Order: sequence, then structure tokens, then C-alpha cells
Amino acid sequence: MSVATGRLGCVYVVLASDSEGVVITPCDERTVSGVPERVSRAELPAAVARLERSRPRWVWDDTSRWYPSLLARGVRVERCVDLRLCHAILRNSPLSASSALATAEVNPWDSPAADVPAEDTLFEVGVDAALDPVAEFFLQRQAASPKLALLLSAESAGALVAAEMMFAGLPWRADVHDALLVRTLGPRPVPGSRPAIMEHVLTEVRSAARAPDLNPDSPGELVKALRRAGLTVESTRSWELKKIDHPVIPPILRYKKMARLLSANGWNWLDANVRGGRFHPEYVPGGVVTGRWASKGGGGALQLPKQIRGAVVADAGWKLVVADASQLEPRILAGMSADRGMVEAGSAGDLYAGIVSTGAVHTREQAKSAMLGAMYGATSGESGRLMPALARTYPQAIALVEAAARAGERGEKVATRLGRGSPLPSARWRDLQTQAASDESREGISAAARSEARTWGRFTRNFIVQGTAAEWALCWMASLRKALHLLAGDLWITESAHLVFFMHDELVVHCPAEQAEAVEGAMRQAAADAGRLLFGRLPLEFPLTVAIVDDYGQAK
DNA sequence: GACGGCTCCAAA
DNA sequence: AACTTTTGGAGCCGTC
Repeated sequence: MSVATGRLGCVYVVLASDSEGVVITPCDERTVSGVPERVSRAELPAAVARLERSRPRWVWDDTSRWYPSLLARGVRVERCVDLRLCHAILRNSPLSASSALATAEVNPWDSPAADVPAEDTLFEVGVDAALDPVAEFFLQRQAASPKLALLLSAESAGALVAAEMMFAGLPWRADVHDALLVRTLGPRPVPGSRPAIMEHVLTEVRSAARAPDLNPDSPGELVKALRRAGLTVESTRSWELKKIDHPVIPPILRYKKMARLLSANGWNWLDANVRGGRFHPEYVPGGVVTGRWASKGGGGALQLPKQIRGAVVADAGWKLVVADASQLEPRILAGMSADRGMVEAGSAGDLYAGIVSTGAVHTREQAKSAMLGAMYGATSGESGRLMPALARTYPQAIALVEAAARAGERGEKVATRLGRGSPLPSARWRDLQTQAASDESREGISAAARSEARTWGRFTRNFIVQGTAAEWALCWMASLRKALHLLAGDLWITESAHLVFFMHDELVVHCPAEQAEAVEGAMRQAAADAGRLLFGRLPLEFPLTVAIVDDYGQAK
């Protein structure tokens, strides 16, 4: 191995896989800085571990293809560049629109990541083996402005966090989960039949509705049965049924709640997703247009219902530290717009209370509702009505989201704080707008065009806030990951405090009990770091609600 | 029987 | 709780 460990100037190390093994190329920002080496796939983990001592930034096509195998062999890396994720950002950002990368023909770097092979295929050569990661890396460095470079490293750090969380898994007590199911639904039934308590509630439904053969899982049948019972319903949505006062409604609502638990997080879910006391969800960094993560399998880790969080239990002698960024999106809006009044409103811990104290609205609930309306583009209802008052008190903040909405309505791109660009509307959308603009357009067409334009405007309005909040969360995670690694010293990931769960504005760390307070401090510090990275010296606070608990159900 | 669209509900 | 954003998944139901 003559890719010398610690050689000066070797800031990046590019990994490329081919049919014979892996080529390791040391680089700096613009050029190859050393002699490429080839190692066999079996030798790679040891080679990476050795080179990691000089703390390079590992450059690879796709973190989800390289890192799980390294982790499985006990190799952790500090930094990386995930070329595919970064390519997607640079291809679409207004800040890199004139770069060679963005103006190039569509190429394989634009295609979504291939499905990660289930277990350990040890760096199998995929369809992308022909792509040259070194060339792509140089194109990317050339395209990235300083702001974009920050976004690219946050995005890549997120990919490392995701892989490490998937590796560690979320502590999950199958016995606790099972007890909850038995208590709520009855003992596990034979496949094809309903649990006893559910069956019992169903008999109540059937007799109250005088429909002995009713299949409650069929919305169509249920609506018909309710109408026969004299009720006027448009659908079987819970919120609609709740408005109705009739003896058949309570058992239906109970049944629906139970059916949801059974199908989404019942025994089948437990069998399929929990092994060895851990739930290993699949996170998909950059999986959402706004830059949020998506999740796959396991019912979607990002939709983990509060109802079953009691089954997330820390190991003996360990704790869960659960941190939630309070009122994140309104604070993000305050930061993006540098609206001094709104920044000020958030300085005393409760931003909504701060809004009330200016007299813009009367109650905290109104403040919350008005802010949601501002960020989502509410047109009707209470939040629509409250918007004008908000706009008078916080003109800069509201102007920012309004401008994003207008840009979207014109079919333009908008961007987050760090430069992630929104997608453009479809060709169909453009055609409709063009048609509506022409003289002979009919009333129906222009009404449809206006409606679609407003819909896209609501999307772009929300995009800048949701997307910037996602950037904040990436910076938060990246900074915390670094701090936890320092805390761990020479211990392996799962032997010391480590991240186990992420849900948009919430993080969970699993740690030995004696580390819990240090972890809480690190989480708060990381939140402050993230705020500074995005918004500089603006006196904007990102308070966390932190709970040190034995099980996730105890947090909030 | 496979597949896609629809409904409903979980999360932020 | 709907209004208004982004998602994932289960089950039903009609079509092929």
C-alpha cells in the first residue's frame, strides 16, 4: 500500500469498483495527487481502516453501496462525498446552473441509486462500474459554490449517519410490543382471522348498524351501511365520522384504530422487521424532493406511530436521549427572512407565545395556526383569516414565502437557504398555463390553470421552508455525529453513545446511562452549531426539548 | 392472479 | 380536525 497514510495534500480518496477489485485514487480538489492503487475486495476494509488514520474524505458513488459492508467489518469513516446525492443537488440548483455538470447531457449519474442488495454482497460490481468517479468528482468541485459545498458535505454526512443508524438499529423489545398488541387487540390469531377484541368490537358495529354481514374493512360497504342507518356521510374518514352523534360511530372508530394498528404495526410487522432486539429501518437520504429523508420497509420508520414507541426500550444500564427541535419550521422561516420581529418572537423559548405578545393574534393556538397557514399556503379557514395580521407584524417573513409562492405560480424554480433547487412543474402544467394565456382560451381552462398554478405555488412556498429545515437537520446530525465520535474515543459505534433514530426534527441517541447528560449537552450544542452554519450571527435560537428516558414512549 | 388506482391513516 | 406541504404502506376493488 503506497497510497501513503498521512501523505500531505491527500485530502480526498476516491474509490472505484471494477471487475478486478477496487481502485483507490488519492486526489486534491482539482487533480489526482498520487498513484492509484488496486486492492482486492477482500482487502478493502483493511485498506480503508489504514488510510482512515489520515482522515481523508472518502469519495464514492453511493454511500449505501460501500459503507454498509465496511461497517459490517468494523470499519467506520469520518467523512465522505456521496457523488450520486451531490450530483442530484448540483444538477438542479440555481446556484450551479451554468456549470459544466449542470449543462451536460443527462448521464448515468442522474439515475437514482440502485436498490441496495439485501445483505453483504461485498462491493458487488453494479451497472455503474463504467462510470468514472474521479472525473465526476472534479466536475462537482468545479460546480460547487461555497454555500453549495456546505450543502454537499451536509448531505454526504447525512448519508453516513443513515448507514450507521441502519447498522446499529433501534432497540426494540418484541415482548413489550407483543404485550401491547395482546392488550389492545387480543391474543395473536391464526392467519386469516381477526384478533378476539377486534372481533368483539366488530359484533358491536354490526349490531348497531343492523348489518350482520358488514365487512368493516371495505369503505364502500361501510358507507352504504351507514346510509341505510340514516346517516349522511361522504366517506368513512375518521374525522368525518367523529362529527356524527350516533351509537354506531364509537365502535367503528375503535375498530378502525385497531385495524390500523394490526395492519401497520401488528405481529406481521414485528416478524418482518425486528431481529435480535433491533429494528433496522431503511432510510433514504435525499429521498424527498425537498431534501428530507424518506424511509422504506418497516412501515416507514418516518411514520413510526406514537402508539408503539413504548416498545423502543434502552438496553439495561443504557438510556435513550430523545431530542426534538421545537417549532423548527417557523424558526427556519425567521432565519431565512431575517425578520427581526420573528427572530425576537422566538428568543424566549416559545415562538408562538412570542407572536401572541406582539398582539398580532390573541391566542397561542391562533399563532400556531397562522404560522402553519403562512408556510403551507392556507387559503380558507381560520389560518387563512389570520394571515393578514401576521403579514402586518412580520412583513419580511411573510414576503419571503409569498415571493416563493408567486415564483412557483410562474413556473420558476425556488431554492433553499443552501441552494437546493425545487423541481420544475411538468410539461402538462406548462401547456395548461400557455393555453390559458392564449386569447381564445375558455373559461374552464383558465380556471383550471389558475388552480394548478396556485397548487404549484403552495408547493414552492412550502419547499423553501421544509427544505431549509431539512438542511438544518442535516447540519444538526452531522455536528452531533462528530461530537459523539469524540465522546466514544476508541470505542466502536455500538459500544458508546450513538444515533439510533431520526424523524425530520427529532433525534434519538442510545447511550450508557452515565453518558446521558453529556449527550444532552452535545445535542444542544449541535443544534446551536447548525443554526450558525445556516444563518451566521443572526441571534436565532433553536431550543430543543430533550428527554432522558428508558423507553421512547416516555418522551413527550 | 397481477397490477394500478383509490381510500384511509401514520409521521413531520 | 379539516383547511394547506412532503411522504410510505395496507387493503379494497376494478381491469386485464
